[in-house]
Parts: sequence; structure tokens; C-alpha cells
Amino acid sequence: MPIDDPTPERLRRIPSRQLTQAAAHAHRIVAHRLADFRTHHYAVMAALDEAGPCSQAALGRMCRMDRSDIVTAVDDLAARGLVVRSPDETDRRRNTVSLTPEGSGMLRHLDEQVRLAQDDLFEPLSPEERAHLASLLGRVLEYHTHLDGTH
Amino acid sequence: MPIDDPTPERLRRIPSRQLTQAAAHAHRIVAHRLADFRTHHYAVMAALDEAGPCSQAALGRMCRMDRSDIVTAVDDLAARGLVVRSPDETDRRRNTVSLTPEGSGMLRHLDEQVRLAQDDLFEPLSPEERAHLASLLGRVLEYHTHLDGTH
DNA sequence: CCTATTTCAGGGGTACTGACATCG
DNA sequence: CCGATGTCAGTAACCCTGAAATAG
Repeated sequence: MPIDDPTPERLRRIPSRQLTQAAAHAHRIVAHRLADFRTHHYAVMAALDEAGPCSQAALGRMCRMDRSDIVTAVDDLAARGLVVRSPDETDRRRNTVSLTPEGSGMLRHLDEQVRLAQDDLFEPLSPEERAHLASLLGRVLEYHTHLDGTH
Repeated sequence: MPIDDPTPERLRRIPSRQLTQAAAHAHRIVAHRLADFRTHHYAVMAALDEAGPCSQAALGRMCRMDRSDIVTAVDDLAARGLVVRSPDETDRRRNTVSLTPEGSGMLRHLDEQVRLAQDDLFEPLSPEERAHLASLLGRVLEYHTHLDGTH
């Protein structure tokens, strides 16, 4: 308990507030590492790398992003030559989004930056503690994403 | 591990992303409980209740909010009669912000809403697990807020 | 008909930046 | 002169809504 932290105990103890504060630190640290990329850009590229070329709607479901935000992210990435949009032959509503070789290389770089950001963020925790935190957060997420998913 | 969650493992395992996702759920749940109040409003009122009347700059340090956001929050609360701004006699740059009796009553209501939101958010965790999660997050926050504080 | 996909326009809450005048 | 305070204007990233056009 730092003696020079003026935050009232009442606020500091609220778990949802701890989450929000920690997420703010996480965002600041990750954004610094990603430089001129946004977390949306990284998420879309990582999903494409793992799932292969797919539609924008599928990307939105995988990244848990709104469809309209996918449009913007794919626009940005396509303008930088990191992904390509091509029409889907079997379903003409869809675009198929694919990672380019340049995108693949950039993703490897961003993967490393994200990994470094985790170390910055969780520096005070041991590997066991980090795993435990991840496990607890995973349980919370699984519970709520399952609730949302069944609407 | 839900079989119908399309999120790639690579993304789901990133701890900073878990934090961001959990914070998003937290915000949604808390905002629903707070109804027509924002988290900023609650934080300012709770800080005033715990620290007593104080300047806006002090409120910003306690709530870890920017001074400009304090202005807006105090504007809103004053317009609803929940706080009052009065000039500081000893330092004419400052306003002294105080919680009114109406603000005190509303705060008690909001405290209960926030408490209910914690149960919604952390439903899948046992009391011991919630305490452990709070402890781990507290360590991370202490580390980073201490870093920021020493600038 | 009804649903799904892409796209656009826009809003809302949070975090932050720069500037300014005032005052200690 | 320097720094702190309150205020205002504005930005940025993220999350979300509604609506349109197109297509299964």
C-alpha cells in the first residue's frame, strides 16, 4: 500500500475499477509498442494468420469487433499493402480478406512487440502469478462471452 | 475452453487483451447499474465523501482523472445539486468542491449499484478467487501508478 | 420474407493534449 | 520566473447503433 497514493481506499478496492485502471495501463503500454498500428490492426492480422483468408464478418466474430470497425481496420491495412480484399466467388456479398507476404512479415514484428508489452505490463508478477491472473480473467471472459453469444 | 468461441487462441491468450476485454464487460455492466451517471461522477463523489471538501486538482489526483475531465464531472454534479463549488478563501485559484446532503444520499445508492455490478461481473469466481484477482491486479496497479507518480 | 454481409454516418464514454488566464 | 489551478477547445481510440444496398 503506497503511502503517497492519494486514491481513496473505497475507490481502489473496487474490482471493476482495478480492471479499468489496469486496462488503461495495458492500452498505453501496448499502443507505445505498436507505434503506428492500433490494437484493431494487430487483432485482424493475427486472426487472418491463424484462420487463413476469410470474410470480414468472420473476422469480426473472431476479434470480437464490430463490423463497422472491421471495415476501417481492413481499409487501413489494405492501404498499406498488408492485406488484400478480393470478391468471394461463391457468395457475392462477401469480401475475402487475405494476409499478404508483407502483412505476414509485419505481423511477426508486431507479435514480438506485443510480447514485449506483456513483460512491461506484468513485470511485478512472477510467471506463476501471471498464469494465475490469466486463468482467472479467462474464466470471467468465458462466462460473459458465453452469455453474450447466446442471444 | 468453449468450442463455439471463434476467437483464435493466439489472441485469446494475450494477457493485455484479456484485461481489455474484461474491462469492456466491466464497463458495460457498471454503466448499466449506474444508469444516468458515469463512472467519473461516481469516482468524484466517492472521493469527496472519503476525503471531504477539496479542490478540483486534488480530486483529479485522487481519482486519477485529468483536470479537464474533473471540470466536466463537477459541472454535471453541480447542475444536479449533488456537489457545490465554492471559492477557496486562502488560495483564490482554487474552488472547494463539497458533497451536498443530496449528493451523499445519491452516493449511498450508487455504492450499492456498484456493489451489485461486482457480483454480476465476477459471478463465476469464488470469494477467494475474487480476492486473489484483486490482489494480483492491485500489485500491477501499484507498480505502474508508482512509476507514473514519480515523474 | 427473412437473414447475412458490407458499408457509411454518427454518437457516447474514456483518456489525453494544448492553450490560456489567474494566482501563489 | 516558475509552477499550480481552473477552464476551454479539441483529438484519439474504442465500442456501439441505425440504416442502407446487396445478395443468399
